[in-house]
Amino acid sequence: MPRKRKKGLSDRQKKILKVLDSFQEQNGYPPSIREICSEAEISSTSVVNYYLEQLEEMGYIERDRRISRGVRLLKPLKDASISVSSQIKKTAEAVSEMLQIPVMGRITAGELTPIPTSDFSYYDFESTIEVPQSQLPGREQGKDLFALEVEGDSMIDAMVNDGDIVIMKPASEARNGEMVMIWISDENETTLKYFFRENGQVR
Amino acid sequence: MPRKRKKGLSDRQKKILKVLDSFQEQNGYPPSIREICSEAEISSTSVVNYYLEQLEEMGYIERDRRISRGVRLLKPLKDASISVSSQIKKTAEAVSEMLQIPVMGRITAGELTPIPTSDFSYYDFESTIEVPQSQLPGREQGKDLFALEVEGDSMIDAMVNDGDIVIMKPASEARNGEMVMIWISDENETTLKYFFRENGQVR
DNA sequence: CTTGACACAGAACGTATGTTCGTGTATTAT
DNA sequence: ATAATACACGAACATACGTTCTGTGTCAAG
Repeated sequence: MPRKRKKGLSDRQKKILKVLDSFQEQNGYPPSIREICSEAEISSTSVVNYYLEQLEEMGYIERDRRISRGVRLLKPLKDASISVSSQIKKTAEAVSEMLQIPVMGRITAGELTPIPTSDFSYYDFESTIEVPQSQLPGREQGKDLFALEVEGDSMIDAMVNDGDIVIMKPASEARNGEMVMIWISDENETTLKYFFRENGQVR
Repeated sequence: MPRKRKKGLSDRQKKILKVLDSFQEQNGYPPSIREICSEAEISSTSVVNYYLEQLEEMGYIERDRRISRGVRLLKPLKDASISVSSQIKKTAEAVSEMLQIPVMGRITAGELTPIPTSDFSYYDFESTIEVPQSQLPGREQGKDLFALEVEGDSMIDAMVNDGDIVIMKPASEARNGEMVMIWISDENETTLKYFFRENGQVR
């Protein structure tokens, strides 16, 4: 018989925590008590509930009673490094392929660019364009990126032409400019540079 | 061929996606259909189900039927991007501080750029310049990077001026160009773009 | 005007799920 | 031994939840 431990968690407590973590990771939503039963090889729901109360008491989890699957992990597990690295790996894989960027609208040469407001919806776009992650600068993971289609030529020093897609990232710092990536439609090449907006003028 | 477009989403579709996203972010588990109802200001569960089926059809979400809260976003938008980028950013900060880059020489406006040979020595430089890793594109870990000081103005579309430091990375792939990073000396800002060398000409 | 597709609402129904209670079995302290 | 305690099981129960069916109003095509 396994001896009692004064410190640390019992085997079943650890197992339940592990199940909570992996289940959430795999399915995107927390497990039900009965699913914890089968995953943790416990035959009774009351036992799981019994341990969930303990874990909640200890501050490992948080529960929304009476709500289906209302369990969430508060502290990272012992093998947190594993789950974290898997997450990074997972997202790295996802990002390294094609990146979908919403096309927010169009800009015409000389016209001032319609900058999306801070509360703009991530779903409020007309269409999307897919760009391989390898063509974007490493830091841009797709967050806040949006695209605009250019109408009319000779916009900025003749680098951008009609029909080109401009992928931009709104500047969040004091930096008075937006980093933009220009997708030259007919040559399938990209250019990256900063824009500076000054009184509607583009520099 | 990174060009593929989709149709836009209706207001309620967008709203439901937003609700799914924010609810998961806030509570740690997906919302029930009835919770989506109140969050999205829809009065009937069947309507929510109606749209969930559409969103599933379009590939925005994935559902585990007959399972409570069995909904998950497939294309992580706001959340995933932010958390991931913050994590990557965090680790990037931890790993890298200032990066020392050798200044190999000077280039004058209009002159053809002295490209270092493949066997050039890493110690054959005049001085070094320190650049925070955070300003470099993520992939460039400093390996093979070198810098050149610009003499004379109006080199490339007036983006590079006298005294600027150009940090470059020799291209290793079939890509006929070098990715360069321009360090604007007086404004302490950086620009990133591709150069294309054709018969000694810079484009 | 009809027809039908579409967006929407509300209620009914069956299942999934959390909770609770009664019971049983070790281990430990009294 | 007896009580106390921690752990474990399963059934019963109330409800949270997804599904489905009926009905309503709109709008454009026939």
